[in-house]
Amino acid sequence: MTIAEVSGKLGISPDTLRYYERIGLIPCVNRNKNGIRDYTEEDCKWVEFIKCMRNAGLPIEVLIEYVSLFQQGDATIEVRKELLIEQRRRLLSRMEDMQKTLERLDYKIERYKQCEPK
Amino acid sequence: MTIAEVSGKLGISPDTLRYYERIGLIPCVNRNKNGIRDYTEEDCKWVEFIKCMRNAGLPIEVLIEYVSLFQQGDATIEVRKELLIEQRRRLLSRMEDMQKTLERLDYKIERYKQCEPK
DNA sequence: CTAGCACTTAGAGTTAACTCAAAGTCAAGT
DNA sequence: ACTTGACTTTGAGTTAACTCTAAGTGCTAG
Repeated sequence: MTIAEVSGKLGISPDTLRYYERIGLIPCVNRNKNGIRDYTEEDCKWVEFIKCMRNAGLPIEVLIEYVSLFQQGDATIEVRKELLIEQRRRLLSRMEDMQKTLERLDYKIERYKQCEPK
Repeated sequence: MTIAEVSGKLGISPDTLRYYERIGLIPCVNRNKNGIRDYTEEDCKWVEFIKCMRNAGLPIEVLIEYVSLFQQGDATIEVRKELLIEQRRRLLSRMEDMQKTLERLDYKIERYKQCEPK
């Protein structure tokens, strides 16, 4: 798969895909004889995983660490698990904040609706 | 209330409080005869509201718009309501993304736990 | 053969949201 | 009177995460 195809499929710009690879956020992608990236299914899955995690606000720094640990093999399984658990904890906490804000917005919107019952 | 007190009470640095005021994210705070900020209860409520919205990821730009509309009086009630509804929609959508990510993390963590049953 | 296009790199530029620094004012304590 | 310390302003600096630019390479169509 070319970079343009991956970009289209996952909705991430080629610039961002190259950037992610450069900083180690996704493992290096193989190239054809002309030095052009050729994404495997495996590569796509990584990109998709990263996209999902970034969407939820996990910091790039942490994800780089995770990828790096992954590449170091089975010895890092425990650390990786702890990393994920910690990130899960933070994610949940952010979601709770957002839930509170959502309720507050609902309350405010309701009050605005009562203001102008058309 | 002094800026230091508000800062302590709401966990926002004085620098940030001044910054918020400068860019119009909170209405101007009154000063005493020496030009030093003296926050009213009303001011605190604004700061707290902004803090809550920022926590949930609402962009500063949008919140400035909201405050500005608020200061223009009752004529903007409808617009303000629409603004809040739109932000609510976005917030909910982000929360749904995060929910998916949370589930994905749970799945991965579960798999890691099976890897090393101690 | 050459014009165009899609890719490559390294590095510079952008945006949002703070955060800090420098220079100044004022009231209170010694 | 002088120093200390909390406040003030303006404007510059920082950080995260892209995003763009310039210069270069190499296949493909005319």
